Amino acid sequence: METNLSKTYQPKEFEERIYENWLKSGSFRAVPDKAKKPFAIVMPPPNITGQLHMGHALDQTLQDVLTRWKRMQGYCALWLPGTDHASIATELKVADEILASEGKSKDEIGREGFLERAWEWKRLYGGKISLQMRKLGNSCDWERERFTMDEGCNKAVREYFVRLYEKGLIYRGNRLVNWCPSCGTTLSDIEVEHEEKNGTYWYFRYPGVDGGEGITVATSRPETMFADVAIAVHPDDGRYSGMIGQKVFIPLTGREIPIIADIYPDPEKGTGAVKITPAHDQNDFEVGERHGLPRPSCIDKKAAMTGLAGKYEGMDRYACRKAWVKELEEGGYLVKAEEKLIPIGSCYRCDTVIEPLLSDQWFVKMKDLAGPAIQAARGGDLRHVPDRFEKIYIHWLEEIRDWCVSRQLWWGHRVPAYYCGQCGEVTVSAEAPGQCAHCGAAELQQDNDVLDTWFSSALWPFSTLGWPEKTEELEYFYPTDVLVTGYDIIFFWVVRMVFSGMEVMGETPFRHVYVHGLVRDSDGRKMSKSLGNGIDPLEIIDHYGADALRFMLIAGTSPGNDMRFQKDKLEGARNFANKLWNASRFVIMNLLDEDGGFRPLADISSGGAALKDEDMWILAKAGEAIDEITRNMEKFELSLAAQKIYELIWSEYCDWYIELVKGRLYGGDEADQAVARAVLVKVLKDMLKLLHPFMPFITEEIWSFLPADGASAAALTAAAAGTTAAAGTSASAAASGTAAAGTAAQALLINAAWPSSETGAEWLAAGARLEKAMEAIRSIRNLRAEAEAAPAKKLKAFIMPSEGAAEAFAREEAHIKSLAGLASVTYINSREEAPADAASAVTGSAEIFIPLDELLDYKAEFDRLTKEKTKLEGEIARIGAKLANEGFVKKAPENVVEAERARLANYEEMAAKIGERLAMVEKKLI
RNA sequence: GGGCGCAUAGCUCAGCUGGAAGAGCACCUGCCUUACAAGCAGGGGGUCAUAGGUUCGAACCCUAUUGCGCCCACCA
Repeated sequence: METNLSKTYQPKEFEERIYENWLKSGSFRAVPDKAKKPFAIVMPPPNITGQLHMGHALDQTLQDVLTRWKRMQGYCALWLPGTDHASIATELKVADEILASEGKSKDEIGREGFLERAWEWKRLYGGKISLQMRKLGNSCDWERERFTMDEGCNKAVREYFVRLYEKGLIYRGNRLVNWCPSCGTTLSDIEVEHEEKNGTYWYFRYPGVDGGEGITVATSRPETMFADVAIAVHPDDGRYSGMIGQKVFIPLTGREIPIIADIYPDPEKGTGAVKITPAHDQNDFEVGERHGLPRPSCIDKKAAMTGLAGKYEGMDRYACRKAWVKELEEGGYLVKAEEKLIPIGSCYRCDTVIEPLLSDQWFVKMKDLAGPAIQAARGGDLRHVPDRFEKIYIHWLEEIRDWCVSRQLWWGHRVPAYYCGQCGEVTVSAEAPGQCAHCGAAELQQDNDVLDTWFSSALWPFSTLGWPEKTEELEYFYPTDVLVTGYDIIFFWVVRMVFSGMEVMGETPFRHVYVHGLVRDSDGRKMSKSLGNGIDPLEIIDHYGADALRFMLIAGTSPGNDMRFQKDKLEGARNFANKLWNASRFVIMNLLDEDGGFRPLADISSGGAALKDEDMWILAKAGEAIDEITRNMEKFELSLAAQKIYELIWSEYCDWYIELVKGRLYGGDEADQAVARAVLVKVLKDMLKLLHPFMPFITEEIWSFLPADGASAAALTAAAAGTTAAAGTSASAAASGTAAAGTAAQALLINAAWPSSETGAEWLAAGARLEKAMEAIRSIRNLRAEAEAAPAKKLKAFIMPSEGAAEAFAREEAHIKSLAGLASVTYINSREEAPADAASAVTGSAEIFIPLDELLDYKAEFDRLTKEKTKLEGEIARIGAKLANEGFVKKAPENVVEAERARLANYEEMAAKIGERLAMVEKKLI
């Protein structure tokens, strides 16, 4: 029979086509619609520096799941995509590329030329990334795709900068900054990576100017001695109290520096005396500020020594260190050297050791901005999932220092500050000013620096919606609902978006921050280029399909925790897709008649057709799943939701319902077949809806082969004909929009309504009956499998239902026969009616006997029963003890106590029955 | 120096509001049963890191301890 679905799941055959259809249908488009509630996510824009990696796949899958779910729930769901210019990272890449292809340095090619090349890079890689995102199935509104350096973002950046400047929240200052000598730019504090490395502390004696012994200090950076301006000791340190105010020589230089008192030195550490080098150390800078000390530099921007270092001028800092230490040692100034761990800060991009340097830079004053951002989290306007990240977020904001935002780079948003050639004053303006705001001169030179990448990313949730214009989009979608991102960029990005959003919009940019972990390799190592252990999501999609990758990334994980990428898990997800695929093939096969039209479906809406027990059972199971999954989604428990849909599809629908219903489909009367088909389709459709956010491609593909809801039988047949015809040309009718005119064409699943649960009054009772039969089926299967020579043949069974279970067993006879592989079932009322020699099993609602000649010997039977009994007795003892505990009976909730009592009674009854059987079997053995 | 996470079956991990320890893979036993061997049926396997505590009841809450990992921090 032609089903139009290929025999195995082949995602390559349809993923691309399905995506095209979504695009064509405009389903991703989100236009403000007053009739709907808004739901918005802005995508963390991937850097244009390279390819999509597994972290993006996880990040974006989470967002797509949420977006698709909300869209199905009827929200006007916007997922706004984009890419990030990644100032420093891209600049390094482009410079490398230019060097490799033309052998020219950045400086040789010049700012203009360089920017041209960078834009070229952006076009190439930005486009590539956008294409890669489509492979994942991202349902983002491509018409709103943005780039952090596009016209709109640039305008927002200039506007924001000016506003902060005018409020005094941005200032230019000569401060100590983190300088990367290799990248040739400043870095913000969080762009410096701290690490402890083995190193040396040298103790040097600074001789007294008065000819005295002087003072000994320890340092890990002797090369900075040339820029020392004082020696500091603690005012309460008795050892040095007499020396305060005296002068010492910087060894071998002839330069005199004073010994000063300051609270900074810790008498417990080193010698208690510290050399003060304001231009090369943050603490020293502060000491210097307190005492009005000068700030000479002995190291320049290339990390080479300055003229202050005398004969070492021009020498690299480390070469100088080596030579200088040797010279000091020879001069007798080295007191001792100590091997210790030394904290080292290095550039997060190139790993070069950072040099703290004194420099004129632009800073964002953080204290005033941090306040509202902290308040947003404390007050509950901003919620972290999982909430432990809130503490981290708040703590960081509380400790925040001013943010150095100017970078000595070309690729980025140029600082909107203009310097006057006449008076030297600065004019800060969103548009290039015609004249100096101070003296009116026309000779203005724009600041050469660009802004930290994150300065523009910080505006992303509103700059992409049109800010600073008051657009309809901004009005409708802001604040957005969820920001999904990895914990590694909370400080870089999330925090900055929040304080920026609070500042210009007066409201937090999103209600929730969903924080996920890293995707590691199968050994738990971070995926990285240098290790070469990265896994390319596109290759995975190529082999296993996007749905399998997506499911694998979501299922079996917990929010905020890292996960490992494992082939096994991926195959599991692929197998799940295959399972669904084949179950759907089965359903569709049974739907179609010889001509490829749909057979009629019964009306099973409440009170409609006569549902069988298994129908009501699966409908109730599906309803339960719908409720639970919806609740899980609302709480961002996507992994639990995925796990539940997996179970519903595989364990309940496939393993049980399909098997239970087969008899009716192949035999049975027309009307009942139509009922069975209707339930199969109804539940399958609900399952496809539930799974769609997670596995959008396969669900959409299968959906296109199913009849539309509420279509009449005649229309269905016609629609099916259309489907078949279209499918023959490799595009399903509904999806391609070419359904025959006048038919009930199936609308796309992406726009289908999220299912709601239904309940029938009868369903629970029907379910309970069926569960009894299922228990019996499992027991019989177990008897068969445990038998020595496990026969394949059909067995005869005698079933003695417990009190009140007779009706259920009578109704389920056919099911028991077929699913347990029985030749016959005989219902009996007493044990005497059972065959004398039989293997037996006891369930909660029946005793089951299989004639022994059919199955096994008494020894095996004895062992099996003994095992069962032991197990039961253990449980009985446990529950008995619990119920004997007065506290439990008195304090535990009634329903819990009741449940335990019922369970105990049940187990005791079963144990008694097994005991009797055991006694009989034992006699036979002797 | 602070802070956080993790520790559950051989492996990788779930475990929601405290109320009979779960999944996938691996393993063992049968099955090519007319949707599916990317499968079906059955089975074995856990002192929930350790020690206390709270509770009628703890994998879950509290306190210590151990091991692993991460983040933050201006300790010469």
